Amino acid sequence: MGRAVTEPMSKQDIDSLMKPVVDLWQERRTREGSSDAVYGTLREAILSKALTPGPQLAEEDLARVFGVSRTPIREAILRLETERLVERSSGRRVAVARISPAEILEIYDVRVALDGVAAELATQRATPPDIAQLRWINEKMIASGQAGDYAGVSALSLDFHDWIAKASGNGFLLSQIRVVHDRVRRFERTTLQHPGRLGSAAEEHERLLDAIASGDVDRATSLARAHMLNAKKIRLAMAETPPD
Amino acid sequence: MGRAVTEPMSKQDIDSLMKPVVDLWQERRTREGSSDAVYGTLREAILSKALTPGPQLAEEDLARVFGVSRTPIREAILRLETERLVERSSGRRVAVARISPAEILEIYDVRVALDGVAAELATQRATPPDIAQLRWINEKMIASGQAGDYAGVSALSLDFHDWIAKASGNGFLLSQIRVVHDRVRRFERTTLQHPGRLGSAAEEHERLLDAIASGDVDRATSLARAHMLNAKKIRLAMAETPPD
DNA sequence: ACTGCGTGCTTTGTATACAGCGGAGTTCGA
DNA sequence: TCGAACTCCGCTGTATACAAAGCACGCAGT
Repeated sequence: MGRAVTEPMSKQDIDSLMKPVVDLWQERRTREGSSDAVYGTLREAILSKALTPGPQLAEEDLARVFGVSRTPIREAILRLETERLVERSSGRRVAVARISPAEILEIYDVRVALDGVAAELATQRATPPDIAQLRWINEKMIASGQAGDYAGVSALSLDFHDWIAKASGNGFLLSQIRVVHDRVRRFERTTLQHPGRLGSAAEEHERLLDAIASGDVDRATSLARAHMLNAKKIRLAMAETPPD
Repeated sequence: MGRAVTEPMSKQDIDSLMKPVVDLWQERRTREGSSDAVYGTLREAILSKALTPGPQLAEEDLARVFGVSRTPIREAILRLETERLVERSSGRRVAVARISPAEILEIYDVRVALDGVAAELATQRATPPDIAQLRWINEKMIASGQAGDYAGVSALSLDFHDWIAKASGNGFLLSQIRVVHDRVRRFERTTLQHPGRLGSAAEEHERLLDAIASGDVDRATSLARAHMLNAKKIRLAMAETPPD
């Protein structure tokens, strides 16, 4: 069942753990207020998996590491909690939120629905520059794959779908899709690491792009949905074979 | 163009405006911390339209009204801001967020997608008690309509769709749908106020229920989507005839 | 009369002090 | 030896004090 609820951690540990985080922070601090800067720094650290679930984050420790008082730290944590990026465990202690395997699968049902309607709307509203940008992103994704850069691959895949959401012209839909993407970024593994998936995903992207470019709304919608259903299938397969 | 950016407001005005809000507050305060209680109270006040966009909320005024220090007020506002229930206008002043007519329409595209997949999943997983509960909600909605209680009608309509989302068994989907419902609650008018809509909506609910009960996944999905598309059409029609 | 700058006030942002709650470890009793 | 209660410590929650930034108003100069 893993480790105990409270994980002991020396101040040394925290310092070394937060080291890369604090680097980004130094730069932000100049142009943003402390609270906003701490929030942005911690948020990006969690999304980029520099901070992972497990160790508990004590306000005073964070305050010391960032060199500010507890107040901006509290405000940052509160916002992160509202976004479910951190969660309060026992007591009132806070930790980076865990993502359950069940939730990972759940998210794909939502992605099928949202990316479907995004493709539908984007097909009606996408401009030639949108198409060109999407092609460029997809090609760059393939190139990153050939270079073995899987972090780049998954980022570009999300960029691809983010751009379709933008092209949909529906700001609310875009914001909802970004909530989903912020979850996906935190997954330990990517479906694109699965053998052969990068190739099939890139191909599906291309076919989707063709449908969008040709204005075929129904085909674009069903291809987008099928694309995400395939991703869900890969997830199910990956669940059988743990990362070891 | 409405009024100036800064709207003058005497302390008297704020007191009377917040009066009904503070009543709910008195009760919450006993069992929750100040910050949580203020957050919950303000949140419910905004969702129930007791607090509407326009007047600016100064931290010190709120602190005085609630009888706490600025700290819990700040924390509550920060959380509301993350949920986009309040927004910072010029300076750093905060006000209840406005909802644009364009966003209202945008939301229905998302509802079509999310309620579609919710119905799809619910059809596969709903239990007889779920069906019974849904029938009961729909009947109560009709009764409220006959009693002229339109606030009750729209609340029950949201309950209906919320219950389907719960029955889907997908917690992430449920949370996303609730984000949407929290927006819908803030709309000034309901599609169900539109002449004849309450009847057709109740009927659509019933047909959707039949499909869910009979396990017809495709039919349930398409009925749920059609239901929301109809709601969007009503919205478009309502946009032509302003509330005056 | 209008524009530009400067000054003062109001409001927000940050730090610090204090109170209260929960947990861990210890000690006493059976 | 095991269990239960108690005590102490650390952390969070709230209040308050202080710093800084924005806005409005007024004044002066053109």
